[in-house]
Amino acid sequence: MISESELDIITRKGVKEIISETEFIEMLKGGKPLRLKMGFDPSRPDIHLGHVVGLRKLRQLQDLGHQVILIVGDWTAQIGDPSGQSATRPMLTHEQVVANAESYMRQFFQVVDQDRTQVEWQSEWFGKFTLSDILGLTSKFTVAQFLERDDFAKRFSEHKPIAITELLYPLLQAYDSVAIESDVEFGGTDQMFNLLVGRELQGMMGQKPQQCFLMPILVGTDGVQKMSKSLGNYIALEESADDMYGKIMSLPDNLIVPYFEYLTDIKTSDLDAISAEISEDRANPMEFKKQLSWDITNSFHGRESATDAQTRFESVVQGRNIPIDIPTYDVSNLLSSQPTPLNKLLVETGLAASSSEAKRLINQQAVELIREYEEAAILDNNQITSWHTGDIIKVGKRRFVKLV
RNA sequence: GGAGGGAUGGGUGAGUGGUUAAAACCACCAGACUGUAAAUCUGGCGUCCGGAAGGACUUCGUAGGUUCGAAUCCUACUCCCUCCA
Repeated sequence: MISESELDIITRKGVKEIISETEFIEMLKGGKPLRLKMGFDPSRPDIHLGHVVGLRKLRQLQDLGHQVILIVGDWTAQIGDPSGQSATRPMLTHEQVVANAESYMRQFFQVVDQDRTQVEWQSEWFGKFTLSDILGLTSKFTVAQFLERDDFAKRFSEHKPIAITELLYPLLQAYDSVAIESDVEFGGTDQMFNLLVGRELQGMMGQKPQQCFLMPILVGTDGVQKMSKSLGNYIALEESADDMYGKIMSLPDNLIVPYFEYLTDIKTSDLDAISAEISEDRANPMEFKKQLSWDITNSFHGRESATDAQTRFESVVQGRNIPIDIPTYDVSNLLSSQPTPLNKLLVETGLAASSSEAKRLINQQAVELIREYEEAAILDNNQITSWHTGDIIKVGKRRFVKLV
């Protein structure tokens, strides 16, 4: 039997909307294991924190005995998600799809319990689809219904193109629900339309309509737009502990509370306390952010790595110390030949992408030489005709290379 | 079937013969300030040579052409979009 507090966490924390909430709660209380549907697009195998919000939900429900059905969207991937004007995607070969799916699942099961997950490929049912199946499916809905979707409505009114295959996308996704007889489907709020079509289609085909579980959209590191790979404002699951910790630290303050809510197991009372302290200006938000960074890093990399990451962050970033393990560059072949100009050296060591860029950095006084027993010196183009092994060149705040 | 619009640097998008390596904005990089927060300010943002001044080269869908000179004009081609029917 599910307790009230568990129920509260499941239906409130990191949840935007449940359709229908009362039915969903009834089903949970019913005690029968539910089939939880989650689909993914194998053309984008990388999981970032934005996806984790939903994965954590799946996990919470699994821990209560429910079953996850993970759908590999090998057909819908060829259409491309209509949200955003993503250009036509290159068709992936079967091998690529398989490789991507494997990579996806490796990350997926860091959060979701593999033992309570069943993996299904769309091609299992769509592979056998015939034209009459497709006609049967398409005849169940009207164009007007689909133009209700705000993304389509917007593009239609702006005379922007809508590909016919894009209209098919929600249908295929909906049919997945029928194929696996899902009880609940999960997605971000931007998926609402697709999930609702599934609910409707199931009803038409004599199944119990699925519940739609909508998660909030996580804002990315820029603090404005939704976290997504194409916008480059994401924190990937497979990032190193240091990067993960550092990226979370660089989030705008107003994301501290939502990140705690969506991505950690923090208690509601603690969350309220943090929220109050920040809004009343009673504490330095940085301290909470450190806790947040540690918590999240811990959940993917473990205690030790999280603590190490924190220590390094405090030393390197806050203390402006030089990191211990920095990349090295073997300079022996340079020393013997002509003196290498500084800009060339920056390119050689990978600190700059081109010598033009290197010169810009030098002109902007972003390049520093750190040598033992000497004061760090900012370099200009005339300097450093000679260097020693053991010298460290620093570009910007956090790029270092040691000459060996 | 008919009419029209478009393809410009990572993105949006100006530019319709020379003053355009190409406006503006966003993103990005660096500096200042800081809590690697936000906000703000400053500088930068094709490549190569040069300490610099400066110079050279490549770039505006593809291929040709006109011209002293083309992102801008002409021709062909490719791709995309909208409207009317």
